[in-house]
Amino acid sequence: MEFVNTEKKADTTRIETLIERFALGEVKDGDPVRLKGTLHRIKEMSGFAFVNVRGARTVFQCIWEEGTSTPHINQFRVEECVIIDGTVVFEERSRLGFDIRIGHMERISGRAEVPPVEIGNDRKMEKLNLNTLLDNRVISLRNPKIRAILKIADGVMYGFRQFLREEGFTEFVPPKIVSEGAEGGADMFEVDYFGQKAYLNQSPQMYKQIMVGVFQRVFTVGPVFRAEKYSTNRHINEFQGMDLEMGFIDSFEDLMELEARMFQYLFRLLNEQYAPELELFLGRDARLPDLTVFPKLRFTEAKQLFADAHPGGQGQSALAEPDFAPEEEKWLGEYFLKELGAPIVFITHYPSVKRPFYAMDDPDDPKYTLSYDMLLNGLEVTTGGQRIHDYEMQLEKMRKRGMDADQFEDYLTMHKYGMPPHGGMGLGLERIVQNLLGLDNIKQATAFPRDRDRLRP
RNA sequence: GGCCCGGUAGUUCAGUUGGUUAGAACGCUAGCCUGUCACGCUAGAGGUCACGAGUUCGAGUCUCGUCCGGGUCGCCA
Repeated sequence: MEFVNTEKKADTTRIETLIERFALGEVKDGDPVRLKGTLHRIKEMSGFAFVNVRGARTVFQCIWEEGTSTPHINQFRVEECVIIDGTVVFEERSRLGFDIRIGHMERISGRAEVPPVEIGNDRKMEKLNLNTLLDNRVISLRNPKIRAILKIADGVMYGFRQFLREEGFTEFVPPKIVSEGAEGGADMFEVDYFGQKAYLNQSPQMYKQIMVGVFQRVFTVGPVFRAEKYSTNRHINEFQGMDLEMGFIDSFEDLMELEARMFQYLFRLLNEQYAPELELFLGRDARLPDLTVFPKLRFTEAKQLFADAHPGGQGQSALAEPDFAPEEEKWLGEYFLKELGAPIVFITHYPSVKRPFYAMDDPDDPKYTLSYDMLLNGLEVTTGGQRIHDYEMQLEKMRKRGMDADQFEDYLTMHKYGMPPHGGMGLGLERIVQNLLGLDNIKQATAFPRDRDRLRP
């Protein structure tokens, strides 16, 4: 019998490791190196060639030389994976401060065909039509700028989880196949469940409230399904919901306070650990702003602010609507960015008619709820609020809405057996990423978007 | 789903009042070039003009239908 090795091998073939060691002065001119990567770009010159190789997070440059490097460079095509045995040569003309002179290069992938899109050229990739980009998603994701988007998404999920654990939250996993909708069944995907009708979950709402009765503070990250036939730049039919729910709150203000701190934490984490990716979008040495102030205003105040700034028909019709038009949200985002340098705005006390049955009405004015939306650069990325925790109150609100309480037996069971005052929020991962990086379409912010006409790849 | 706009080379696009063999750039192929990374230069290959029907002597171009896409609105994260 043999045993599995548990000793971690030194990973010396990663370019990122070599760059770190170069910065620390641990690499000497002329040092031999072995590196693994993917051929990103090959530019043949006279007697030599620039060979750009893509690592996990960086593209580095090697020099192939006629006569000294083997085999001939014309034996290779871009996107082929290679192992390079070469030499570090300090070189001021190189972006990293050093080149790697190729001694021998071995292909460890199969032969690659010519890609239909120019993976090695960021500007060309950016000019692609969204449809071409997505049709060729399998390889377009390899482009450094495109993969940076997904790296940022990784950072947002990482920050969300890390912050909440530090705040005493427990992560749990709700089911994705359910028998009833949390908020009505109109926009749910139906699935056949052993001959019985079931649905893909449109929200973890009920489950996270149930878990508040268990752990007090909980969160979950996972796919949420909406069967609406959307056609906008900010909707997809499967998105990653980042949901949390917190028990024993003193007021719904606690939720906004938590979220404000969460975004401070998140921005700091991205600036510290995801700088190379941010720079591809925000510019050289650019960082996300320090979040110091978080404007908070009531729904009616926000409406009035918009109406005052837009005298005439547009302002009047805005006042008449019980919700914000995308244009109004955009204007509010720009207004507070300009006036206070605040990219995040909290809008509170949404009208009760626009909020779900579990939303806690404001005892001072029951036409409005103890709820809020958070706008990031003028786009709604979070909806949150306090929930009804009293059984009788919840029954009463359902009755008023003409809902059949029998269909919500599981939901009401938790109230029946005692729930603390609680509330929570749901954040859309892709929307956050879309906004942080200024992407035109939310489909760019997820690896494999699902929309009305797209089920592949 | 409503309204508006679009579909031409692998990609991004141009294509005049309907008129000979449908163009450019990038990519690709073959060369040239010792510091390129949107390099540059020369030559070449590459097209069912989304699909179907119609009008016409003649359709990439005009009409209708179908399919697909983009923007916007509804709704939301």
